[in-house]
Amino acid sequence: MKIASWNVNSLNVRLPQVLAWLQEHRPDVLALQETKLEDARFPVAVFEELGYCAVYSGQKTYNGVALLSRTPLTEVQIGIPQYTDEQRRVVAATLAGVRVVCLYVPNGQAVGSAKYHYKLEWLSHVRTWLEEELARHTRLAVVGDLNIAPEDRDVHDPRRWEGQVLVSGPERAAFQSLLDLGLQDALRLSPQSEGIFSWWNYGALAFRRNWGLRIDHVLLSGELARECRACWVDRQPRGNERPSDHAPVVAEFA
DNA sequence: ATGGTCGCTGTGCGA
Repeated sequence: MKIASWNVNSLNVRLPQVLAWLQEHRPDVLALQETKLEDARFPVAVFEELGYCAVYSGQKTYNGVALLSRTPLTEVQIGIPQYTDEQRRVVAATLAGVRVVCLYVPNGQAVGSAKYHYKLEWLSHVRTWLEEELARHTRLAVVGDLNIAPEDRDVHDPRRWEGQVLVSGPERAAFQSLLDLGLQDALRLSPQSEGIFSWWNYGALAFRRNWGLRIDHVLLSGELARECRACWVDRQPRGNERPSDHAPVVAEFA
C-alpha cells in the first residue's frame, strides 16, 4: 500500500505532470490540494483511464481537494462535519480498510491577520473532527498541505522565519494538538537526513539552493504507523518545467 | 529570499 499527497497548484495546468507521476509511481491513493477546479470540470475520465476513481470538492480559482484511488472509495466526507466553510479544503474517504483524510489547511497569510485567525479556528475544528475519526477508524492517515512547518529542522533558515506565518507558535501548537490525538508524523518515524522540505518558493534560486519548508505531511494512526515502511518527499517533479511549488509526499506500508 | 513567481482573473489577489 502506497499513500501520496501533492499540492498541485492548479490541476488544470499540472494534469500532464500528475498523470505521468501516477503512471510512474502507481500509488494506491493520491490526495490532491489546490486543484482550483469546479467539480463540473474535474477530469474524472482521464483518471479512470489510468485505473483511478476519484472524489473531489473544488471551486474556481482557489482551494479544491481530491482523492484518487485504485480501489473504490466509500464513506466519502466533503468538508468538516458541523463546521460551515464555503472554502473547499477537505475530502475524506475509506479505501481498502484505510481511512484517508485529505486537508488543504488555510495558509494564514500573516500572523495576526483575519486569515491567520481563520486558519487557527479551522484547525481547531479539524482537531475535534479527527478525534472522532480516530475513534471510528483505527487505520487512519491524515495527509495534505498542512501549511505548518512543525519544527525548526523543517525550515531552511529558522532564524529568518522565526515567528512568521507557517512556523509561528500557535500554528505549531495546533500541529502538535493533532499529534496529541495519537497521530504520528510519518516522515519522522525513521531517521532522516537534514534539509527535507516539500515546498520551495517560485523563483530561480529557491529550489536549486533548497530554500524550502516542510509543510506537506502524512500523519498516521498508531496502527498504520506500525505498518509504515518508509516516508519520503519526491523532489523530482519540483524540477519539471512549469512545476507546482510543492513536491509530493509518499508513504509506503507493509 | 516570501515574491525577484506563479495561477487565475481582470487591470489585483492569494499563495
